[in-house]
Amino acid sequence: MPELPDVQLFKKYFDATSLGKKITAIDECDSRLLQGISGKKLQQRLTGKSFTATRRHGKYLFARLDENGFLVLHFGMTGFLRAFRKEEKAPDHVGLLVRFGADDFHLAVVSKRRLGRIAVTGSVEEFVEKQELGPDALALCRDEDSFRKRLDGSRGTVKGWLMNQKKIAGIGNIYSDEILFFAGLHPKRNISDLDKGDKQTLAGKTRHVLETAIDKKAGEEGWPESWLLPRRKEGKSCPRCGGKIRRIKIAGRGAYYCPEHQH
DNA sequence: TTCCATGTTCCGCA
DNA sequence: TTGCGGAACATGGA
Repeated sequence: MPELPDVQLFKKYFDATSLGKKITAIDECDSRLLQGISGKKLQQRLTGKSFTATRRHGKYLFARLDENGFLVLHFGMTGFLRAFRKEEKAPDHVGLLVRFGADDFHLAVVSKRRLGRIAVTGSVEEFVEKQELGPDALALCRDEDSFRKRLDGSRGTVKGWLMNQKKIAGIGNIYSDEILFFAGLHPKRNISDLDKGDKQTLAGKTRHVLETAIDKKAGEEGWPESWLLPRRKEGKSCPRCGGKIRRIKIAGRGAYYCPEHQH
C-alpha cells in the first residue's frame, strides 16, 4: 500500500483524526519498529504532548510534537493508520498505539509485516539529509527542468532510478510500473538512451500518475480501468493496446509491463 | 508446500 | 563511484 500517494492520504487521515489532542498514553509499542529510540524514551517523548501539524517527504510522514521535533513514521509494505474508539476492537498487528484523552479514542500504526519504522527527529530537513533522501517526487515532477536535470546526473535503468529513494523520494514498485506504462518506456530502458522529449514525458507521466492516484484514492474510487494497476498479472490484456502483460524480475521484484507499447 | 507481496538495507560484483 | 542482483528481515495470502 504505502508509496507516496498512500502516505499523502495517511497524512490527511492523521490531520483529520489526531491533531491538537493531548496524548495521554502510549499503550503499545513494538520495539522492532523503533529506530534510534527505545520504547520507554518514545513514551516519555510523546506523553503529555500533542501533534500540531504533519509533513510528508517521499514515503515518510512526520508529525510535529508541539514545538519540539517530530515523530517519524514509515509504513514499510503493509503499514497504515487506523483511528478507532475505545469500544471498538483494536486492529491486529498494532505497532504503535497512541491514546488521546479528549474523546477517548486511539490512533494505531498498524504493520502486519513489521517492515515499517518509527523514529523521532529534530527536524524534517535533518532526517531527510541523514537518510540521504532525494527530493520529494511530487514536488520534483511538478518542476520539469529539475526533474530532467536530476535524471541527467544518473545512469542505469529508468525503473531503477524511479525507485531509488536517493534520486527521487516516494516512488516504489507499483507506481514506477504505472509511470513507465503511461510513458511507454520499458522498465529496463537505460537512462542514457532517453532524449529530452522522453525525459519530459517521464516527468509529465510521473506527475499524472501521482496526482491522479492521490485524487482517486481520496475519493475512494477504484483504480481507473485504463491503468495497469488492476491488471498486474502475467497474460492479462493491456488496457491501452491489448498486448499481453508480461512480468519480469528486476532486483527480486516483479515488474509488470506491456511489451507491445513499452520500449 | 511454494511463490509472491506496495519497503529498506547490506553485501558482492561489474 | 554508481548501479545491479540477491538475500535478509517478518508475515500472510493465494
